[in-house]
Amino acid sequence: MDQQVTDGRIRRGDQTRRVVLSKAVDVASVDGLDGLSIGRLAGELDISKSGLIAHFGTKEELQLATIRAARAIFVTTVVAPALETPPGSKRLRLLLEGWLAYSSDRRFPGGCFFARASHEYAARPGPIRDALAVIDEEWVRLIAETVAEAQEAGEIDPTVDPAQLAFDLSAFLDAANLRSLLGDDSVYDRAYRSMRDRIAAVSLS
Amino acid sequence: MDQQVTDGRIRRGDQTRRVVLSKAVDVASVDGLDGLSIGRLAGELDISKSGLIAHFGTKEELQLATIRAARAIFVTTVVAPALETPPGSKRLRLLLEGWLAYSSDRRFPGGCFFARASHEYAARPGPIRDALAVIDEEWVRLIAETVAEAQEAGEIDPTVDPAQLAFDLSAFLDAANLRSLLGDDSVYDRAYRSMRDRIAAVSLS
DNA sequence: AAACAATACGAACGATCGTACTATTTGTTT
DNA sequence: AAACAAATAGTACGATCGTTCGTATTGTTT
Repeated sequence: MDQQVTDGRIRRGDQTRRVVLSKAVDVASVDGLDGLSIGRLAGELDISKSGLIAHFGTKEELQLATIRAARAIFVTTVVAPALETPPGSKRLRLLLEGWLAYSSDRRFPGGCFFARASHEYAARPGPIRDALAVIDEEWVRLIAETVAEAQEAGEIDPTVDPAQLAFDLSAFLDAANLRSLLGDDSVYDRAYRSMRDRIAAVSLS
Repeated sequence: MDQQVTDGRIRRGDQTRRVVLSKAVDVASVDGLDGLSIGRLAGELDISKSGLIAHFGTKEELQLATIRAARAIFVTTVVAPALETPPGSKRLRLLLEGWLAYSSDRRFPGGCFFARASHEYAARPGPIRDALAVIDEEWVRLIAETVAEAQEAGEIDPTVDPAQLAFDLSAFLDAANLRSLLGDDSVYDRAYRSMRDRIAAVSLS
């Protein structure tokens, strides 16, 4: 029963998986999910290629596991803190500012993991693209729902289309992430200003 | 003198370069500049690896030439048609709508070449990233300058920061490009609406 | 026709890729 | 202590990578 928890063999395996995936998300955020070579990963972690891939089966399974690991980090870093605040415009603000920090603080060394990976696989059908499309859709929908909650709280003009506003706001975030990586140091201020003005224009209170 | 123009040997080489780069931009827009393997390219074009790479020297030179070729296509497809209209808000509209068509018509099979390539190399220092950063900066600046011209023409509120507006507009474009590739069919309408509303809010006439 | 120049080809190089298979080590159960 | 199970390692495979070298082909010049 609870041997699942205490079995040292499985614990050892779980620990290895965590270490591998922790390195994998960092590598992939810079060099992409294709740049995730098994040999390189094994070399950097000083473990054997065969021992590493045995945890995942195939490279594609490793890539999918890396996406899931990145999603968990994103939820912990950006989503969960915002959800601690009750629904409304304050939660919306926390969500957006949390994302800007997640990008500018380089939680992943290559900036937003999903911006990197989504562009890499957007035009390549398959399970990896599908997984990334779902996560992107989840993210935009979370913003839209948070907008809708702020409308219900009477803080945002109820005639505004939440999906449209969510599109704009997420677009500002992604643009800041990319252009920051390309060397534009002022772009996070730009994005913050655009978000603030865009929200202020539809705010009631 | 004009043997440069008529020399059949050089013309043959130029033709080969054009064929190679025409295929290279398409391949790279889907599989990235890293996915541009010399062997694959040679195989698809039915020429020899050695004959192909002889035109460029190294793979990195091939990648840089591919970026230049994509830039030329972009200028022809998006920029040049807009520049046929005199400066002002109409030119701005043509520029933005031209970009949306460039993306939605899949001028490159993988959507916007530069969105794909920029995200691929944004976190990887070197000449490729530098070239892409310059092109991105040129594009955003072109939008900003066009905005400024519309201000001088009295069509847009002169108190608006052109760079800030250009940031917003380019962000809408990039978001539409990515999410369209990820399967969202409504996103070009979304982007068009956001651009129209954003511009309308600062328009004078 | 002969000499020359540019392009294209074919073969091979060392390196790395993902994967499969067989030990070996580590931890648990009886 | 013996039997078992899971994780890890070692080795090798065919394929592909970018690059180099020598040669053949194609076009121009004299």
